[in-house]
Amino acid sequence: MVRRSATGRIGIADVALKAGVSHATVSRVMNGNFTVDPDIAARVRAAAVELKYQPNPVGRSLALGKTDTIGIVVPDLANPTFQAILRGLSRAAAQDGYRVLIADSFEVSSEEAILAGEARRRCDGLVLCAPRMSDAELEEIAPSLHPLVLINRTTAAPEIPSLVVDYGQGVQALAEHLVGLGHTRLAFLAGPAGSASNGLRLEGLAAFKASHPRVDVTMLDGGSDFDTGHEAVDAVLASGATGILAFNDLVAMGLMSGLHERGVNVPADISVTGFDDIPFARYTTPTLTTAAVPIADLGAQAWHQMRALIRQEGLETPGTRYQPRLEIRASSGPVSTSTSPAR
Amino acid sequence: MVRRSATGRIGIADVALKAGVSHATVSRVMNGNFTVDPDIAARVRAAAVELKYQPNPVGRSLALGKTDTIGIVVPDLANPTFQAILRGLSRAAAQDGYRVLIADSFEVSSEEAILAGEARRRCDGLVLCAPRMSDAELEEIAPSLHPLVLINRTTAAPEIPSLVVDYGQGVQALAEHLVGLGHTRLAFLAGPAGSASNGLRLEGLAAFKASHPRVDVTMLDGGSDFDTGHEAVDAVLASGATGILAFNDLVAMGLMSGLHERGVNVPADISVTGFDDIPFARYTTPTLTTAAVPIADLGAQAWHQMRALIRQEGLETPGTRYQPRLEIRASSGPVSTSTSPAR
DNA sequence: GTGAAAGCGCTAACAA
DNA sequence: TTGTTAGCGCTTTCAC
Repeated sequence: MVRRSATGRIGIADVALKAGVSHATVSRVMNGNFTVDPDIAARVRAAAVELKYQPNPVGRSLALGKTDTIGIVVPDLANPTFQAILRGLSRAAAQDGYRVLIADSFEVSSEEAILAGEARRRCDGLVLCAPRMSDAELEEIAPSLHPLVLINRTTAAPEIPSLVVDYGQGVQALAEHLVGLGHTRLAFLAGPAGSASNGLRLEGLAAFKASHPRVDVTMLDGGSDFDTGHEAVDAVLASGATGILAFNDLVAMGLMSGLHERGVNVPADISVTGFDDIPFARYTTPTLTTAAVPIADLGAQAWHQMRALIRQEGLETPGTRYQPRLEIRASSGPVSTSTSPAR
Repeated sequence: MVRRSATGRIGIADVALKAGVSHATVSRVMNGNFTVDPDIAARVRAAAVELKYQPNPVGRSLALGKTDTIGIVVPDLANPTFQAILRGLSRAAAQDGYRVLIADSFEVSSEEAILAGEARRRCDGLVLCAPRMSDAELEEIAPSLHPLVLINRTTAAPEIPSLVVDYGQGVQALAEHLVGLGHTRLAFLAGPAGSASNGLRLEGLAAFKASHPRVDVTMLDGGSDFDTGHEAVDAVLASGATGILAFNDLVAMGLMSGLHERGVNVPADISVTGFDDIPFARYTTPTLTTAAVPIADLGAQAWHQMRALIRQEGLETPGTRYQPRLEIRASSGPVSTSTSPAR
């Protein structure tokens, strides 16, 4: 029988025994240390293959002080935005031999800090998407989370890389687009209260209002998913707005679906815009006008920043601001001159 | 200065020193061992809090032989199906204090086995979604992956739980539905060649054909994403079929989008069905008729099976077969009697 | 009830 | 070039 170690799995000791060398030599061979005699190295390798030996990563991690794993905290794995970030991160990290541990906070903001700490301890670094966490709390836990990369958040600490999408600029561009089509009554279907990215959108909208005093912008409560949009139909119609800026593509899709059920034509009666440009946005009917965020890049960038931190290189650039690109499709059109849906 | 350990982080030794006790006692307190004198326990806890001590999970893992982490291998994190499984798994596992490590094989089937082994070694168990891996290879590596839960695959080994969706039954139900609407010329827009779930669909289709000799079923090559569907428009039109069974919802959406561009009306001219019932399926225009797979349940079930394996309980049930439920929406309708799109 | 010591599987400094 | 030894941070016997 070959199984020797307590765990029942093949360990370095088994290989050492079989090859007639010490653990240390096996370790050297497994790590490509060339100071080992070629013959012995070959013998060790043969033994390893025969026993199907694979080094235990936990033992390695303890000895090396690194896990080759990074963590990511997301508020909602059902959201295509975070799925895309996760995917981009995972792909880029995998290229450098790192794996990704996920922690879904399920939109429970009170859990985010604990979850982040937990995940961080098991990993070499953490990518944090915590839109609801208060600035104070973020500021407090950030140092203990280093290496840390922030998504859509910033802190006072300049050494923490932070990738933020310029939602304010994006929403302004969308509003300008609608105004260019003749709309003078807009409505913003807001995201979750307290969400950082919603805050950025509000700032953008404030700037927009300041420069367009004659345009009416109604604020409507909302959320971040399909249902939010679907349930907002009444409020949207009651607002009398002809151009609706939805918090994101999901909300826009829910809204369009609800409007369709009411017989309201998009964009003939009401124009709708989304945000993010999720893959589905180009397949809705009508196709969705939105602000495109290069979201897979964002995940990859998060890894590159993280890698720089882990390797203790100088930061490539401490903060990156992504400018959304206006993606004009079929859900927005000229304001209707004939039938106004509500007035 | 409190930092003592080599890694620079607060370790159990720091707390022991501060509380004036041994490492062992600190460990006992941290693990809720009640054989510790209450006064000493309190002193230890105070020291831990003051030093913000958090046990190092890697050290724990090595000592305990478990990581409280499970791995999941998915072929494509961009696919909503796997996203949903991941989410269900993550949520259920989190409830029991387990985390999830992801390994995306990016549809490179040759990587799946290595990736699976890698992931398994870092975790206490593995959930494997490897639709392309050959049966032989799966059979070969399965034992070394235990505890292992298979998704949409089975092995000869009865002790390996396997959650499989009955795609065959689902596709038959969809075909029956179309026939019930008067369609006699169907086409199946297949999934990736060699995909296990595609094989199940083909089996179902074969059974369907056997019982409906008068119905014509054209087989078309395909894939699993939007673009596949979009690019299949020509082939679909050329087939002369009036009822199209798309491999999944994504393909169906791509196809509907392509048909729309060609001025082909769904379902007036051609009926289209998908598979999976991803969240977006009810928001397409027209809404998509599909076979609903309780996919979040699948993730949760995968965890429950895994937990039973890890705890060495008897299996709840070694294999679970999910029966898709026909979800009739607006993309399928009576066969058109007037204008046939191609003939 | 508590501490000393061994051990989880590995790497690396140090000796030989 | 190789083996011995000492950790990495923790849990857990085993004495006291």
